[in-house]
Amino acid sequence: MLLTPPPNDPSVVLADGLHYLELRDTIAARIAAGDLRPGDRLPSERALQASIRIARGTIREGLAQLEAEGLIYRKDRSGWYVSPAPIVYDPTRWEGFISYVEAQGRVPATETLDATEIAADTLLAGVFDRPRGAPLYLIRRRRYIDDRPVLFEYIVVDVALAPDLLRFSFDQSLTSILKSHYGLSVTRNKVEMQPCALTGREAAALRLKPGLPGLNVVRTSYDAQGRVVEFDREYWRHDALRISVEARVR
Amino acid sequence: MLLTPPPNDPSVVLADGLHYLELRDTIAARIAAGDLRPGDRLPSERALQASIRIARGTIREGLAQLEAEGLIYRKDRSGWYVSPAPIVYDPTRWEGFISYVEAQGRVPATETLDATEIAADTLLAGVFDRPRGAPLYLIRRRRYIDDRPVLFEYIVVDVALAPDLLRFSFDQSLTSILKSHYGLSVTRNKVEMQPCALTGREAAALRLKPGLPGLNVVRTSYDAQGRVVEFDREYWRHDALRISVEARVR
DNA sequence: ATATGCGTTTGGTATATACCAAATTATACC
DNA sequence: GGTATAATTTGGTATATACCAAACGCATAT
Repeated sequence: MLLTPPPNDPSVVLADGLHYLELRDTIAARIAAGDLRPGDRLPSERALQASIRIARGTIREGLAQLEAEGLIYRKDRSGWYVSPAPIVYDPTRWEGFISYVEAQGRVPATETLDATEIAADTLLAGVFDRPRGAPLYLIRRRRYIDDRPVLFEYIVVDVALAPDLLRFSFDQSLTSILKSHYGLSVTRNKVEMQPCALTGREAAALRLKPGLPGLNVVRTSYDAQGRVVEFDREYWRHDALRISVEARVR
Repeated sequence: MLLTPPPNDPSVVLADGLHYLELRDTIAARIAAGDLRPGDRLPSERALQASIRIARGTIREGLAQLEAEGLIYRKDRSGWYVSPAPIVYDPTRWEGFISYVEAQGRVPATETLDATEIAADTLLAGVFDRPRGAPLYLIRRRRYIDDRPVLFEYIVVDVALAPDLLRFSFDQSLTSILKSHYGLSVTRNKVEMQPCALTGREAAALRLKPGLPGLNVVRTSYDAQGRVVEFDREYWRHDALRISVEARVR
């Protein structure tokens, strides 16, 4: 499938003569029309170059544009693909990744990268209201939606609240382990979100080009006594979720 | 002020020999160290080129990187500047732009672009639970933080709930107009957020290069009777806010 | 059937160059 | 001092080119 230049109808030309925006509009229109569907691969950059006769650098500018909008994504040295629909994320209704993703008809998967015991640094000591050096568990996981890695997370749990936690497998729901084996249930969440760039370890874990945009979500979960049950730093692909919050005004 | 190459200490070299990431790291480190402060202008691209001897295209790649992270922003043909701190945005505690920004020690400003009466299209008819063609007010505003335009918004209000609304000035708080003159107070908000690219009218209103990343916030405000008081589509600069939500689990 | 090895394709990075238009600054003028 | 105008600076866009390394596809050997 090769792309052809935009139709010669001036009403359709949204971009003011800028080549990279014309390419962007052409591809965006094809996605909107259903001509290109989630998961489909775009023609290679060089094939686009041959078919629409603009320089490869300019083509990459247009593709980066679509990527920033979340319409397409890249797999390193494999090609550009149409993004699947994002999942809708309501931090006030969060009941864990797995149930959340399944409820939207998608297939979740979790992979534990490592799980170790660490000593609280200043930041974590403050979060957990424990002395510096107090023992904590650190779990690193990668999570998938429909086989695409979408988030990388660091979870910290207080050893005092969940002794011997590391004997469990974390490829399932951590929330349910904490609830059923330790009687810890979350009654309140504090969630912070910020657009960020995914670099270093995060980008590598998600098999992304370092520096691609992402969303950093920091969640602190409290139980009824106000104790910190879970402290979670998540790095999401920016095109994998849409945030939706419904709440009463306080 | 010209940037010098990164120090010859291998432990400081975060980027694996990639020029654009080295530039990114150099500038990010200067910002973190307070050497470059919010509002400061970076050296011009050509000055950077002369001082660190890498091609201008590569320099722009590194700058775009920092922009995606929200560390710097550009003013068209004027230069690159260090971003001011984002404001913290809690959709569950929203009490209007002005009070919100002032509470964080910043200076808000509002500019009404136009205010007209329109007929409800299918989407708006559904939102307001009114027949298609029902009269609605459409207000377009641009809002500033510390003299920097940060968001462009379309507000829609039902004429039936706020007759003759257009006689007011909207350069102040619309929420307080609706409350004091029409007895409409918001008790519930529905907020959706999604990373987007700012294009066309939105980008122009914010004086941004079309296609730069932004955050699209759609807010529907309800009163105690469940009527839609305000339907608001906002387009934010992506570096202007950090989202923070605190909520009980339901 | 499975594994191995090897070209080929593909995106990633980098350089050099050119021209444009908007923004800014300097200048001349009143 | 203020104002119109010209020169300069600056980012924005675009092309052409080159090389690299990872991913991919395919023929071959096991």
